[in-house]
Amino acid sequence: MGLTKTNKFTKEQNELARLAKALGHPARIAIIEHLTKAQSCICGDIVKELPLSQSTVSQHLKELKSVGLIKGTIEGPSVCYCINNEVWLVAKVQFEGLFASLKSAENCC
Amino acid sequence: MGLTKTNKFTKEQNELARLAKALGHPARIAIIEHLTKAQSCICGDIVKELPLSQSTVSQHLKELKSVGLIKGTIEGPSVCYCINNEVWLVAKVQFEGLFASLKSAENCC
DNA sequence: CTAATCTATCGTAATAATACGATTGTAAAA
DNA sequence: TTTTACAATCGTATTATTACGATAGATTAG
Repeated sequence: MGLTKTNKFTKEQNELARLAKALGHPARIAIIEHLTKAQSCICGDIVKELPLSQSTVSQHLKELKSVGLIKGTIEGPSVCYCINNEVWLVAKVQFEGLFASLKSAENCC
Repeated sequence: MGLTKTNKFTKEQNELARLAKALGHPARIAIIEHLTKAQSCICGDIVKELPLSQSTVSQHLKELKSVGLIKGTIEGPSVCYCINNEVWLVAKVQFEGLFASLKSAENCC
């Protein structure tokens, strides 16, 4: 099968899973870290920083863009990528909610 | 290829990606949500709650266990699953760190 | 216009993930 | 001991992911 049964879960569960999945690769973590820390966000710079080929980096950028965590705008001959603040905030809230929901009391096992 | 180049990234990036990846499926989000909210954590109850077969749920539990987010202890004929507080805290801190690192100032694009 | 540069996409190969039924392994109950 | 119940694992089919080289598209430079 190999096909996630998205329709069997809530919209919120799917959304959080989608965000988590997008962060589920070290290259994409590295991209996000770069974009949150550095001022520069030219695609070429990201490619230079990562130990992966240009096409592979482009693929990772596309995935992050597809979940909305980043956005890219054409800037002359190159593309400027940066964090999409709106979605970033939503992700932050959702993850915080997940982590906050644990009753820090004693576990049952 | 299809093989993540783990060795090219930092330990921290790989660890965070590993945690995110484990949360990157709605069934596993549902499991985590159940374990953080409910007191009961018997494997059978989780299976009943999820719209997936017993073997598939077992596989998801195994993945969550392999990254350390949950732990399971045998309790008579059944198994009691719960959040692993130590790893949970590490994950919480790591995600918070990622989300906190964004300079909320104006973006470049 | 042409050449150079930058990035996205295509094609493809290798590997991982998702899901289920069937089976196996444990532990309590009869 | 034998049955019953619960959960893990095996086998397998389908789909997704990761990665790269090659190519295409778009934009600036000459």
